[in-house]
Amino acid sequence: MDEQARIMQALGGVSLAGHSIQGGMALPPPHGHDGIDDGRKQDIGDILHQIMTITDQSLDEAQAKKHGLNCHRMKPALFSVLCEIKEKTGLSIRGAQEEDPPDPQLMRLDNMLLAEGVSGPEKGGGSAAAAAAAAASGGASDNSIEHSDYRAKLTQIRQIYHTELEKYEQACNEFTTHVMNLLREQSRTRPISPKEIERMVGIIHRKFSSIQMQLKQSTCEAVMILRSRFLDARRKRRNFSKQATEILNEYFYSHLSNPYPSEEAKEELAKKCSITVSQVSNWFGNKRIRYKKNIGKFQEEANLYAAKTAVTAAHAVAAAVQNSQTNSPTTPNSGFQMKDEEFQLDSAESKNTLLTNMFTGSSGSFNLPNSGDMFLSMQSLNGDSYQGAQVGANVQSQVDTLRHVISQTAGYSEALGGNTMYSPHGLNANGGWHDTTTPSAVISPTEGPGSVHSDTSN
DNA sequence: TCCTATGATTGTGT
DNA sequence: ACACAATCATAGGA
Repeated sequence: MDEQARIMQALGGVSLAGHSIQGGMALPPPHGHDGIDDGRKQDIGDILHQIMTITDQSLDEAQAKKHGLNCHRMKPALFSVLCEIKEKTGLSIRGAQEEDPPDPQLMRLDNMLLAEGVSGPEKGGGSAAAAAAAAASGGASDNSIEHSDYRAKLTQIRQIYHTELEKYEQACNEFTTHVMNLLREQSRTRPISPKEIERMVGIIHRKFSSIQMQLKQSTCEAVMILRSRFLDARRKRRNFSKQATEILNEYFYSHLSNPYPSEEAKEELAKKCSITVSQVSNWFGNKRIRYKKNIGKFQEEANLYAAKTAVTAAHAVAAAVQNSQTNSPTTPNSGFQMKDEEFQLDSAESKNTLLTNMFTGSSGSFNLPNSGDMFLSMQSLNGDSYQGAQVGANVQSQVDTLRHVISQTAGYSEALGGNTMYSPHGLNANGGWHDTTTPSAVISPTEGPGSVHSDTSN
């Protein structure tokens, strides 16, 4: 059954059953009653037919027909009946459609956009979210370049979002007005109640809000992608600069007996390497693990850095000794100012030679007063008891390095009394480093250089 | 393209 | 809170 027939039937079955009609006019019963005015029936049928086919007409024809319908003598009665039917069906539709509860998905999107600083107040939200995200990704709060980049992109998204939102709202309003006008205009020819217009407006708004939801959804996606691109550090992993790695390695191998930098040391390293404290912590965490896992692999590296630092240390010690001899009140750490580059060591052999020369007091790059003083210095520096201000606090670490190199120097070890080959400093039987608070043992002068402290004594 | 190195994250234990 | 261990994900070299 097509639409037209249904309406015809509805009209016949529902509304024309002796109903009192607007304007005191009574419509006749639908079927076959005695005294039926066939003319009226014909009229109604005719009007309905015209209404139903009006959309098929050309604009001019329709316009002419509309005018004809408006002037039709049956129009008020028919209009009233149609209103009644519409009212009834409208009620049932309204009953089924109830005002929808707040969409949880929409609420989620709204909350997220608010949290990300896309919606809500212009300033603060975005940077707060960026800071939070940065904190979550390792506390890199000083990564200002990337953050500003992130904020710029977020602002861009925000602008696009607001522009689109505005556009949608404008379009929605325009469309609503248009539809309302249309309906009001049409309400002259067909039964459209204000309630129905209201309902239509509701439908339009719902449609537009679903479009808005899509906009919100894609904005959220864009923000998520942005976040993952800019703030997920895994994605943007960059190797540290060679210099930074060198600094870290130097510290690590010179503190091999206790490679746990204090907070201050971490800050210092972070500053030197232009990285964050968390990155320093990560680096040391990784280094400790990987070193322990495969000491063999790191042997060469350890030797290299140990030797490098040893040279620096030797200079430092020499300077310290010199200072002590001359009672000079000059800067205690002056010895550490020397750059490694001054002392390029190309082979293990040269390292060994150099170190042997150092500790035997023979001539070389370092003009040590005598070996006895050297060891005395080391002994002094080694223990916690040494509080003197003549050398810097990190001399201890330099001495560590010296010991390390010494212990690896097979020839020297033999000369010193059969010290074993280098083994990982500080690593105990359990594979862990020694208690970080335990100071190194003070070398007894009677033990001689052969007993140079090694953290391998577990 | 594969493999290794490496910075970061995650889960767990202390 | 920190360290460790496992793992992920990417960079970079062969």
